[in-house]
Amino acid sequence: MANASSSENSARSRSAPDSGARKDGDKDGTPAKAARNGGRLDLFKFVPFRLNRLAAEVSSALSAEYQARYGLDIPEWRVLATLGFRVEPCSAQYIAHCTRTHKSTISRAVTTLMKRQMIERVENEEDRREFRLRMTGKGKALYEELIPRLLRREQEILSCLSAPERKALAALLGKIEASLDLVQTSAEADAKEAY
Amino acid sequence: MANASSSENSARSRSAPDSGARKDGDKDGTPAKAARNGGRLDLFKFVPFRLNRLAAEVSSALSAEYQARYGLDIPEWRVLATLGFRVEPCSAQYIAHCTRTHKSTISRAVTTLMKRQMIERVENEEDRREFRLRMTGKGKALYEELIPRLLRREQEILSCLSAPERKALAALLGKIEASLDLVQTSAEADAKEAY
DNA sequence: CTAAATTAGTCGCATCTGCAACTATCTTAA
DNA sequence: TTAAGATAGTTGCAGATGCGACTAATTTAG
Repeated sequence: MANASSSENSARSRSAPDSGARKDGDKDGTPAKAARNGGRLDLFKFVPFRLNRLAAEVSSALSAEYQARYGLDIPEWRVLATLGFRVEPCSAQYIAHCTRTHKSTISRAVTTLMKRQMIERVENEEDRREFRLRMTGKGKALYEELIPRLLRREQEILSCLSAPERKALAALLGKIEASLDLVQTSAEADAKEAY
Repeated sequence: MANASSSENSARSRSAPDSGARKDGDKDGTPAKAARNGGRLDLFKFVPFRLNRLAAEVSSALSAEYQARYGLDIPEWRVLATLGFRVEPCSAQYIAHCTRTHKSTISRAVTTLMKRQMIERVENEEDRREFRLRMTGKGKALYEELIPRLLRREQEILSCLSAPERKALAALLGKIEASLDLVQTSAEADAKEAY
């Protein structure tokens, strides 16, 4: 996976009349503009594509930890992450909402995690439609073991950036998230659920 | 800038047994560190999660253009984008490689696009295993119509950033891509194939 | 109080996509 | 030359996931 077969590749004489384009002086100019190139579009400079590819790559780098090692998939990991960060047990709906994952996906993750006895659910007396979810001891143990590994991976991935750069990245992501209404801060999330 | 999601956080009036967590003074600090919170992890500050969510959101914003409007899915769009940017026809393998998409996915996209007569393929005399792909007139027309829409969308999404910020974002993404060996610039791509 | 609208959660269905096997072709080495 | 190993592309299969319908419970309107 993603080993990037750097090797080989056609040593075949190719024409390549050299797309006269590109190289219009921007080595790195502001996106959108850089991506355009005389009516064409350079995927490698197109931010949506770059985000997709980067996210996929980073995910796959992390999955080695939670998937191969602990048999968790992304939705399951999100459930644990949410339960682990919050102190109070919370509903599946809440997890779906704040991780922006479809409720059916969360539902299935919850089912799996319950079967594996990583989490348990208790009826909510006040509203018998929903259940409060919380990690079991076993789940917590896994969580505690997993977190440092994931953070280490994140560190590795970001190790190519200086501290100020990492900070800048966080700020930029934050801005875009905000403008897309993705800001689902812990505080807001609580406000939504806290009584 | 710096406003980032300066808001919220820890304004939680929740029980929060608070595990005596050391508040390491980060209000926005460098990721990885910010994401940790005394043994816990705040998903909303965890870069891999943020990238995933952001990429998904951006993709879905763009899909309104190529999917709803032109009936293209992401792999199909990637094929067109690659063919449209390059001048010379290229192989499916090449597209798969430089967009980092699985070859079976590209194969299916190619099949679909051929059925819709957006692209066509010609045998390669030098190597009869592969085919050269290129857009048809119809495909080019669609491409020409689609590109400006997508670039406009990208602009909209990035409109929350100033020009220098956009530039900074591009640079940061570039650094991470480079460290993950994701740098597949057009130049390199050409180099790989040309001869 | 009753009925309509809303919400939590589950599940069947369809789609998407990675994997791996398979064919055909090309390359390398004996 | 021939055989083993790579490579391009296709396809069956299975897992993952979004959608929408469904049940059960709650809230709101009349």
